[in-house]
This record gives sequence, C-alpha cells and structure tokens, in this order.
Amino acid sequence: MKHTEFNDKQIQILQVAEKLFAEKGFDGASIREISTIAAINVAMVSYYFGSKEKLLESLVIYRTSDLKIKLENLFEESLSPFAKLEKFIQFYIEKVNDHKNMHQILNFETSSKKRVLDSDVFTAVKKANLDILRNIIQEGQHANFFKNDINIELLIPTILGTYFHFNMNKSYNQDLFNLKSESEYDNFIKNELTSHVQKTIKSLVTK
Amino acid sequence: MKHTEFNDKQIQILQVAEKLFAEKGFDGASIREISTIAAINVAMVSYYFGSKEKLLESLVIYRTSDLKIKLENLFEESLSPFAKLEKFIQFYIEKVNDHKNMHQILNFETSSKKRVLDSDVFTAVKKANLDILRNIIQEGQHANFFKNDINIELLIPTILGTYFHFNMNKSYNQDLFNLKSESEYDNFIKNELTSHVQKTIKSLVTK
DNA sequence: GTTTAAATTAAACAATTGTTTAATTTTGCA
DNA sequence: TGCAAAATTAAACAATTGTTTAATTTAAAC
Repeated sequence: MKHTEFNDKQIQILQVAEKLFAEKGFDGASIREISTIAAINVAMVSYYFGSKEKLLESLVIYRTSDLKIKLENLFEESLSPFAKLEKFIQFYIEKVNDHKNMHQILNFETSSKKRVLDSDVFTAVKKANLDILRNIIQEGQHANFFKNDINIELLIPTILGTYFHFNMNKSYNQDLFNLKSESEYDNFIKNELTSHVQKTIKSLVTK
Repeated sequence: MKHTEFNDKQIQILQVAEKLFAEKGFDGASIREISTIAAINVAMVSYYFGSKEKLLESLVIYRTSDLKIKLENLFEESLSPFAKLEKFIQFYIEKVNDHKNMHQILNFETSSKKRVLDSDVFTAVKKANLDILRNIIQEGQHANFFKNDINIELLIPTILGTYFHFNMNKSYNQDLFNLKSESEYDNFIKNELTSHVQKTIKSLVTK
C-alpha cells in the first residue's frame, strides 16, 4: 500500500482507526473495535491493509499530504515581517488543530520506542516549515525590526509546544478557563491561545 | 495500596514499570516483560499490586510527591521579580526533566480516553505551581516592571510545552541541533532551552 | 446469462495477554 | 528447633489479541 488511492471502504476504516488510535493509542485500540465501529468485518482490515501495523502506515500515508502547511505563497505576499509572522503562527496552529488526531498519534508513536514510523517525510515537512519561518525572521532582521540573536529553531517548539501542552491537558484547561462546550474550547484555541503565541513570539523577536 | 510504604522489591518493580510504560505506553508494556527485566516472577506483580492497572496507580502514588516543585521558599527570597521568574522557569523545567518518564506516562494517560487516572492530586499540584507563578507575576506588576495585561494561565503551557515538544521530537532535535550524545542533549535542555524559555517569558511580560 | 475476479463473511487459528492456582521455599519469631 | 506467615515459583487459566482459512456473496466483463 504505497501511493495507491484508497477506496471508500478503506477510507472509512482509516478514519475510524485515526480516531481510536488517537484516543487510546495504537496498542490500546483493537482491530475488532475498529471494525465494529466502522461496521465492517474484522478480516477486511487484513484484506485491505495486510496488518495492523500496515494499517497505521497507510493512515500516515493517507494523511501525510494534509500535514503540509502551504505557506510558500504567504512568503511572497507584500506583508510586513510582523504580519507574516502572525499569519505563519495562526495558520500553523490552525492546521495542526485541524489534524489533531493525526498529530496525537504521531507524537506518541514518535516518542515510543516500540514502533519506528519512517519519519523521513515528517522530517522533511518540519524542515520545510522551519525554512519558511527562517525566511520570515531573516527578512525581519534585514529590515532591522527583529533582533539578531534569535534561536530560530527553538521558536517552533514554543509555538507548537504551547498548543500541544494546552491540548494534552484539555480537561484541566476546560476547568481553568471555564470552557464549557467543545466550541468554546475550539474558539479559545483559535482566538486567545493563538493570540498568546503570536504575542509571545513577537515580543521575543522584536528589537 | 494507598499510603503504604513500598519495600525494595516493590520499588524495583515500580522503577522498571515506569521506564517501560514511558517507552512503550501502558498497553504496549506487558507484565511479563516488566517482570523479566525486574528479574522477578510474573505473579509477583499481582501479588504485590493486585493488577496492572493498580500497578500504574501505585506508580503514580509512588512518584506523586516527587512531582511537586518546592518553590514556596523561592517566593520568600529577596530577589527581583525577574530573578524569581528566571528561577521559577529553571527549577520547573529541571524538575520535570528529572521525572520525564513519569510525565511522559501522565501526558499520555491524561489525554487517553481509555483509563482515568484520578487527577485530583495532579490538578492540585498544577494549581499550586500556577499560584506561585501568579504571585511572581503580580509582584512584578506592582513594581511596575511587568505588563498588566498578562494571561498568566497561558504562561505554563508555553514554559512546559516548549520543553515537552522538544522532548517529544528528541531524535529530530538531536539531528537539528547536532547533539550527538545523551549528555549533550541533556546539557542543551539545561542551558540553551531553559535560557530560551526564560528569555521568551521575560520578553513577554516585561513592559 | 455465464464466467471470473473481487468483496465479504463466519469461523478457526495460534500467540499473547493479565490473572489465579496451588505447591514450595524462605523468613521471622517463639 | 519448630512453626506460622510471607514470599516465590511454575503451571494453568480464560480472555483477547492479530491473523488466516475457506466458503459464500457480490460485482463486473464478456
């Protein structure tokens, strides 16, 4: 299962698997539960994907293109470095939040010493995004808006880390920030949290 | 198994369990593997802890006291708000890094919908640490060093999130920052990463 | 309409899981 | 030394796991 397109039934399985893997972890989610929820026979997973591990690999392939944030065009725009930086952060958090289940899976499987996901493609995506940020920062430096002693590589952990940590402690934060519904929680991420990260990074890089 | 002290053999089991749970997840680590590495019989886990789930609970109890960062005294010291803030961040990251295995387990189990760890004690610890930070920030505000529109609650996700995200992408960052050995990696956290977080938070709160 | 391949199914498979058993060894105390 | 409790063991247990099988149904092509 490499670059093949997936049919409807396969996609159905992949989407249920994505949800359960994210909720319970790869080991915690069983094929039987996945197939029950996806309303298919257990054997169909092996029939279509070969094995549980290959199901995960297929899921990664299925979602990989979604993980790329297309921001190259943003770099072309005639915006100030500040505006570009803000947009970059907003789009990045937005994109990761749209695919939170996949990122949850990747975060765990990456740090797990049990399975090794071929991470070349993720590494490439990460480095591409880092390059975009690097260009924005350097542009701001040349315009003399930004400091020169910025550790650009550490900006990403702060941007994404703030988001991920917030999400990893979801119920705690729902209580702390009094976010009663799911939409309130999502809106908080889209507004307050994104704004907080933007302000944080901006104040760090500004001269 | 509540507030009982653990004997040597129990502690031995708990330490191996902690390592394997962190590496492979709760579901990914089997009792048989734990007992093999701990050089004890499989039945000893049930004998001492009752079940695998209760082993996890015991582990949490065993480590809970370690999770508290004792910084109350820091608040008493006659340091500037800036120095206190720096120390708070340094101690916090240091403490979390010392217990990274336990935090890895908690991070996963907290976001997992499979098991529910009684999180009252963690919530209490988190809120206590938040209160310490809140006091520091407010002191800085009264001294007119810090801004008044600071979302204090979001500082913690940025402080810890930066650290956790860095650690979750360990091999990627080892490559990116050219950290060949384990000690180089640890030193980077202790120095560059901690310094980055300190600068980030300071520049965010400073007027 | 017949034929051939694909899709789907229930059942069985072997391996691994957490847990319990019952017997044996070790330990601590009188 | 003798004895009761605790510790330790190998074995068995039942349940669940991922996977395969072989038969059946559905779909597509001729």
